Amino acid sequence: MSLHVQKVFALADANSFYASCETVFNPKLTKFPVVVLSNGDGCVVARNQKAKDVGIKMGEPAFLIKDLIKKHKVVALSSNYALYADMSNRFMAVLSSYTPQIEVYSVDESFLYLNGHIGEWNSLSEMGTTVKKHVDMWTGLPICVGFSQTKTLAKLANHIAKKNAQFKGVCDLVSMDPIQVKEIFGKLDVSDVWGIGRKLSDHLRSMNINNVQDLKQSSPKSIRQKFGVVMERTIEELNGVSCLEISEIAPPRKQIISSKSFGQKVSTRFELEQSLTEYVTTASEKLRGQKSVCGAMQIFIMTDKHREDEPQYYNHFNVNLPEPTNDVRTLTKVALWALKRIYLEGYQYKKSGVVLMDLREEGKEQFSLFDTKLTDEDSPKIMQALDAINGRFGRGTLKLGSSMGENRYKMVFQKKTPCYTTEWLEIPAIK
DNA sequence: TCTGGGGTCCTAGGACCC
DNA sequence: TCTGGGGTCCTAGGACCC
Repeated sequence: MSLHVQKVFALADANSFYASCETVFNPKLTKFPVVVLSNGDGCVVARNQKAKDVGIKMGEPAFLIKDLIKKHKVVALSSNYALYADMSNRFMAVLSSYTPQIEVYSVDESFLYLNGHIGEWNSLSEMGTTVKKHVDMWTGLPICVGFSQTKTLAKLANHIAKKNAQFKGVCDLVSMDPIQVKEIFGKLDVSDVWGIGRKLSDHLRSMNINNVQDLKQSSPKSIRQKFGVVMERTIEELNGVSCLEISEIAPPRKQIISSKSFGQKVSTRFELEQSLTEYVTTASEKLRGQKSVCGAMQIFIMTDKHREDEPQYYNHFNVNLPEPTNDVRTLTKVALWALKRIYLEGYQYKKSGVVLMDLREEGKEQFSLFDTKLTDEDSPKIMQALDAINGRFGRGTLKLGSSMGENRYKMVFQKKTPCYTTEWLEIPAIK
């Protein structure tokens, strides 16, 4: 007998992913509470069940839990992202053998889309259990699997499987008795729903929407008015109406960030230059990796905002590049030039970073028609020409931009997609 | 000095996710 | 002394156009 399902999403998610990866390679860790610390050992980014049990919270600064670490013999490890990436790939490879329609949502979780008949399984639970065993055999990672008709519900099912031992890591909301579903949803906090974070759950609670069942039963229309379209979709999804599709192919990034806190505070421009050079290299590698070029770049520098006793300074500088590029030398040059504009002596800098923006596919660059100073008399003529061209070839074919404070205009023409022009901005005066 | 309506583009900020 | 590093989407509002 084979099971027929209309439209089912599964969410497979590794438990305490980073901590579990470490444990696979050092099984002795099983006996101890384990936490994995962020880059520079700043704060906790993963913890195993034992560490959760002794009260260590996600994202907590390492220095705040020193006592807990000592008291409970917690093993604190520096993160090893290369290892986690490798384990992630193996995990996803196993999942891919169950359906071609898989969306790798993050390093430790994937959505699977199951449509029509799903092979030799008698139930989704049976399938989930098989997947779990299979992943364990090939990677050693413990996982949980949730099934339901929408992505939001599958997420919730996974959450239920994780929190309730009696499910043994697999929760199928599709075949669950509706009365039981209602009972469980009534006990789950509204903030357990995917997309409902702290602020929104506070707001919902003030409206007496406290648990998942409350949210599920609230009116999508009135919720939309107060909270917008995103939460409206969440409610639809909670009621089994699928609004979010699987995206099998990861779309190229729309922005690429590379930034880091310094282990030790730095104050000289030279040190900031060194860090930014490194970040530009990292970010532009990613950029070339997805075959994109960037049209704009931002750099930022900041002092330690946690130190209220020290003078604070934050500034960033946006540069719209004259030509879109992914060339590391060009980008480095621009970054260092921009740094000169915002760097101030006499501050203890804690963090810096680079953001590549306005990303587009390589080979779809734009062509500048001219880049010159225009008089006020030219302007109406230009506008006329602009309208004529756009009227004939379609809106957005040609755009006009100007830079502030100067009579300098640039017209940009692009073959395929609309774009905007380059613009050089003066940053506000520094206090 | 006060005055309109509709549309687009762009930015900043706020919320969320892992 | 020591507090992560990535990302996404939506919305409101301003500038500017006709």
